[in-house]
Amino acid sequence: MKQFAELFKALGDETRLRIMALLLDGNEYCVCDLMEAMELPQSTVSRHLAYLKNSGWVDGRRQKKWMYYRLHSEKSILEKDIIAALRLSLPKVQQAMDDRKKLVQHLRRKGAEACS
Amino acid sequence: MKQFAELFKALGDETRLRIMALLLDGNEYCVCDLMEAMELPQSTVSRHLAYLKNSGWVDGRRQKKWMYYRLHSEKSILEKDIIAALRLSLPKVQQAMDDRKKLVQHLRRKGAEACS
DNA sequence: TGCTTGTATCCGCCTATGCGGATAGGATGT
DNA sequence: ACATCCTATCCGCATAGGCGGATACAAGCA
Repeated sequence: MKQFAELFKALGDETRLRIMALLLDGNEYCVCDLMEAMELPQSTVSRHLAYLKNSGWVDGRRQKKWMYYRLHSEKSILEKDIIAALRLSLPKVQQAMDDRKKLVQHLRRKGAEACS
Repeated sequence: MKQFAELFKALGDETRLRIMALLLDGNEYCVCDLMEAMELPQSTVSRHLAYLKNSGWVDGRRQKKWMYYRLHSEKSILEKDIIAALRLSLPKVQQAMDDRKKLVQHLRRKGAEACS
């Protein structure tokens, strides 16, 4: 029961919900991508990612200089159900749509720079 | 988005999850029933019920001396999905089963007294 | 009007947690 | 080794929120 409460507590913060909304597409993103999209300081994003990781929602993988985060794949039934629920509701939220748009724009810029 | 976070925050506490687990059967219970089942002081149960009510999970109705609480019926899609998820997972938790058992025993005692 | 019962709120105390700048750590390339 | 980039953690500060005994409020009954 305590563990279930921890799961919900992790989602009980606006910043973390915004991160989850971005990761719901199944892709992995590094801290710098997310901080650009959300327009938040690096320490804030990193701290919330650590919280999400500790509570089991998110998984991190290091590649070169970057830490890539994505949804944790081995989930309990409750976690799967909640993820499914979030997928249905979060993307409709204005804030989530704004973040998504800024994320895409940032990735585009990044891609263009790599080609120059 | 902030509102969604509030929903999850309300579930991010063990005591409130235990209350939700008891209310998931669709019945309504008064504070004294719940405090007997959960073996917690009255102020604690009442405070958490107020929290759940403010966040929209629960509804209260006064009848005579008692305040009866039950799941709030007019729910958003996200809320309905989460309730459905809780119904699938919470009843399997040991703590929830213990609380349920004590609740039933308490109600039985209460009923017996009324007949004497 | 008291008395009892059920509930809500107040109180002081303590822990958890949010913030964001500053700093430390780790990886990479020269 | 040094500089650079990305990330994690530390720091002080502020607020939220948990606890449970004590108290106030509300309803019903004698």
